[in-house]
Amino acid sequence: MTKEERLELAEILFPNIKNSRDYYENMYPERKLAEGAMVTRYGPSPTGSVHLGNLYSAFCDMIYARQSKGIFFLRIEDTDSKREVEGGVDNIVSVLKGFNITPNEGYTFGGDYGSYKQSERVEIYQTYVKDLVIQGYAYPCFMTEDELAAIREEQEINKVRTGVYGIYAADRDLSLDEIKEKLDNKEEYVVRLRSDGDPNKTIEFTDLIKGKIKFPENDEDFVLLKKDGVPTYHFAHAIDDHLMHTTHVIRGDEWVSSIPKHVQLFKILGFKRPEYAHIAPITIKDQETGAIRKLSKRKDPWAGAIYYEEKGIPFDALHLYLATITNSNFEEWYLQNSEKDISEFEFSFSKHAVGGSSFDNDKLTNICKTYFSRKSGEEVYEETLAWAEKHDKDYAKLLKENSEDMKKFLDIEKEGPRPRKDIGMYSEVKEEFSYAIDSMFKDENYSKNESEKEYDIDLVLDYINNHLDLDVNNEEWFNGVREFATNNGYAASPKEYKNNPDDYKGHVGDICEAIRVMITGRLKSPDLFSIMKILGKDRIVERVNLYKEFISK
RNA sequence: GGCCUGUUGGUGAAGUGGCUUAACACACUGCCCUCUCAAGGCAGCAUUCACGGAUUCGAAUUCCGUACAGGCUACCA
Repeated sequence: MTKEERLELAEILFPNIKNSRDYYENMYPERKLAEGAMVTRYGPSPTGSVHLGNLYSAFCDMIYARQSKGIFFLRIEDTDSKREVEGGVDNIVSVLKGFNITPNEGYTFGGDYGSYKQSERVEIYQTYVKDLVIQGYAYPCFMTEDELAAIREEQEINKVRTGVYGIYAADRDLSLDEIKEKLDNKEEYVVRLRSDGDPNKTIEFTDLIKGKIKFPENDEDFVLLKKDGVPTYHFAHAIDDHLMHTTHVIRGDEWVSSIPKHVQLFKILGFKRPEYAHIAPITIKDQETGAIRKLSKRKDPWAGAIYYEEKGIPFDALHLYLATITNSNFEEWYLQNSEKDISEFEFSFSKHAVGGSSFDNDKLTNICKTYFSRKSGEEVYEETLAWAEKHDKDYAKLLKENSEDMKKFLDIEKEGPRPRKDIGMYSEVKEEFSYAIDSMFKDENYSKNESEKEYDIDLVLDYINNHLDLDVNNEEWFNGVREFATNNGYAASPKEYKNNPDDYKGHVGDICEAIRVMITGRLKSPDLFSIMKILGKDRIVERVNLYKEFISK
C-alpha cells in the first residue's frame, strides 16, 4: 500500500478522529518532579470483588511512590465491558480507601492526566492507532472467530506456535480495494499491529525484581483495537503509561510474557519505556492436595479484601503484613524499629521475593496481636467501636453504654514492656471480653467454661464479704488471698500442694479459679484482681449469686 | 506443544563463590517463671539448600540436563 492509500484508509477507518498525536502530547506534558521520583499506578479491572493480591499490588505502588516523593495514581482499566461487574468501580475505590491505600491522583482522586478511566479515553487510543495505520504499522483484520480457530487448530496439528503471525496473518497485506469491499459488506474487523519483529532475534530485558530475561522478539500481529473500537490491555498500557508519564510499572508477573509486545509497542510508538517490576502472586499451599496455588476466593476466606473488613483486621496491621511480604528484610527492621512508621523503611525492588510468597495466616495473626498489644485500652475501644458501628450495631450500642468500664477492661496488663496479646481482630473483642458488660454477662452461660469442678460458693462469698479489700495493690491482694487460703485448709502455693496433696483441700490457685469462674464465666482471664477492681464489690457479689442460681438449676 | 519464571526446615524466608557447623521471624515441642491465660526466659527443631552431572582448591550460590510447580500462548485483564 502506498502512503496515499494508507492515508485514505486511516480516514475511512477513523473519520471522527480529528486530533493529532501532538494534541495529546501537549495536553499531558512531562511531570515536574524531583530527581528519582517514581510515578506508579494501580490499574485494576472492575471485574469482581477486590482480592488480597490487588491490595498487595496497590500497596507496592503506594510505598514506592511515597518513599521517592513521587505520584501514585489509580487508573480504572475497564476495556472489557463483557466482564465488567456492576458496582465494581465504586467497590475498588471504597476498598482502597477502607484500607488506607490512597492514591495521590486518579479516578475519583483528581489530577491533570485524566481521564483515569480507560473507557473514557477511546478517542485518544484511536488517535494513535490512526497514526499507526498511516505509518503502516497497523491494519484492519477481518478474520472471524471461526477462521482464527481454524488456523489455531492447523498450527496445533503442525506443532508450530499458535497465533496470528507471518503467513497466518491473512489480512495483513489486503489491498485498499479489498478492504473497502469488506467494509462495504459490513464485515466486522479488529485493528492489528503489523509486527516487524523477528522471532529469531533475541531481546534482553531487565526487570527490576526478576533481573535479566531474554525473549525472542514478538512477531505476532496482536490486536490493538477490538471490534468495538476499544483497545486491548497492551495498547492501552502503552498509551496511558506514556501519556500519564508512569516511570515504574509495578504489576503481577502474569505480564512478563507480554514484555516482547510491550517493548515493541513502545519502540514503534516512539515512547520512552518505563521501568518494569513484576511482582509474584501471593500463593498458598492447598490443604488437601499440598499443591502451591494462587489464593482462591472460594477456598480461602482471607483471599478477599472483604474478609479483613468483616473480621476487623486493622489496616495498619495488614500494611505491616504486606510490607513483610514485599521486602524480605522488612520484618527484621520492624523488630528493631517497632515505634517507627512503615514509611521510614526503605523498600527496594531487589528485596522482593522472585518466586511467589505464600500466605502465612499465623504470621498475620501474630502481627495483629502485636498491633493490638501496643494500643491502649482507650485506643482499642475507639477502634473497636468504629468497627462495630459498621459490622455489629448491637454491640456498638453496648460498647457505648459501657464505655468507661470497657476502656478499663481493655487496658488491663497493657502497661510495661510485655503487654497482653490476646486480641487479633476487632471481632474478637466481643467474645474475649464478654464478662466486661453486665447485660451480656447475665446472658452468659456458665456451662460454657470447660470446668466441671464443683466450687465452694460459700467459701468464695465468705472471702469476698469478709476479706476482700479492693484498695490495695496487686501483691498485697494476693498475699491476702494466700492467707485466706491457708486459714481454710488450702496450700499457699501449687508447689506445696503438689508435695503433700493429702494435707490440703487444694491450693490458693483453686480459690482464684473459683472466683474467676464465678465473676467472668471462664477458666482463663486477664489479671483477676484488676477485673475485680473494675467490677467493684457489689457487682462481684451479684455475679457470685448469679452463679449460685445457675448451679442450683 | 512452544516461550518465560521459580524450587532453601512445619511456614515466611536470609543468603549474589570461602565470614554458613544455613541468619531472622512465625508456628511447634520441652523446661523455667506463675493464681489461670497471655506475655517473658532458656533449650530443641534443615549435617543440608528438588534431583543428576559439570566448572572450581572450594558451590545453596556459576553452567548444563531432568523432575516438579506457576505464568503466558484471547477481539481477558
